[in-house]
Amino acid sequence: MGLSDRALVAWRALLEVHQRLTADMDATLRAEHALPLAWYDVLVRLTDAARPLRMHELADRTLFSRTECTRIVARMEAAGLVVKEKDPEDGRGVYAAITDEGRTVLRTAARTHLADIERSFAAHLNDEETTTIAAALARVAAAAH
Amino acid sequence: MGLSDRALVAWRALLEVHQRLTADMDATLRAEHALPLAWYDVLVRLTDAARPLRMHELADRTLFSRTECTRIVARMEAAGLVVKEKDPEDGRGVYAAITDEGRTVLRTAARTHLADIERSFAAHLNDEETTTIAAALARVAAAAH
DNA sequence: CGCGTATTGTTACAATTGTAACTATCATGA
DNA sequence: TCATGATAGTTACAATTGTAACAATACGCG
Repeated sequence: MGLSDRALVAWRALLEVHQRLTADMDATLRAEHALPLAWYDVLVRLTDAARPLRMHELADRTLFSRTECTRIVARMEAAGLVVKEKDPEDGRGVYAAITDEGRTVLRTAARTHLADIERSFAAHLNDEETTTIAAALARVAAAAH
Repeated sequence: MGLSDRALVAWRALLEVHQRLTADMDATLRAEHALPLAWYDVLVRLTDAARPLRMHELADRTLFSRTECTRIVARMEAAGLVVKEKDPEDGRGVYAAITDEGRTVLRTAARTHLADIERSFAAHLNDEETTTIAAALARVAAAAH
């Protein structure tokens, strides 16, 4: 059961796509909204959750470690996009909550970023390819836990 | 011409697959061969080229900047995996050449790494999915230049 | 030729990151 | 209750990285 050449091509293409597109998207978000892609992701997760999230929940839902979450949230708080709140029921716990400004920034930045994803990624795929990639990569990701 | 939900799912799955798999593969190569994934990639490119490569060629063929190539090659030279050679025809130019030890390390590490790609990635895809992903992502990557 | 410009690769410095400790709090069970 | 261990989040320190400037060489046009 060796690794096929085609599978290796697929893997290398994935690496290249990731590298180039995330670099471009991060640069665009920073240039147009002073918003690193990592911050955008945090805002999306907090909005999706529709409630403040504990730091470890945020770490689980993003691709960041707890240490990274501590640092990202600290900087985002300094920028006014989120606030930290102590959990009244667990003295160790800290919540990160999106602010009104965070919501405003996300709403604006999302237009840019979703357009980026469309232009750089989705526009080059037909419906069948999109469906296949979504299903197949979700399976790979699920197996990686 | 909005971004479809499925395309967004595909993009997020790609991000997650990349993050989890590269982290795992890098850890495995370091643990078993004391070889960072970045070094592995350099060795592969030099072997594929079948000749020494100028630093800027190496940067073009990998996903690293010139500055990163300078640093990676310096460390790999200290580890004995490559050597740097001045270009006799261009006083500015420097070649990176793989050493015998580099070839030996690559041959050994490749077994580990290709098995990793098979187990973590390829094993979860059928032939049709693999073909689709390879073709589609290659197209996306090509458009990103 | 000779001057200005472009390219190559490196490096200084600041900023960022990873790793491993560390503090504080909670949960469990004798 | 109180010892023991687990969990949450943070932080110190070292290592890594990005950015912009740098030296050296090549190129191109008058």
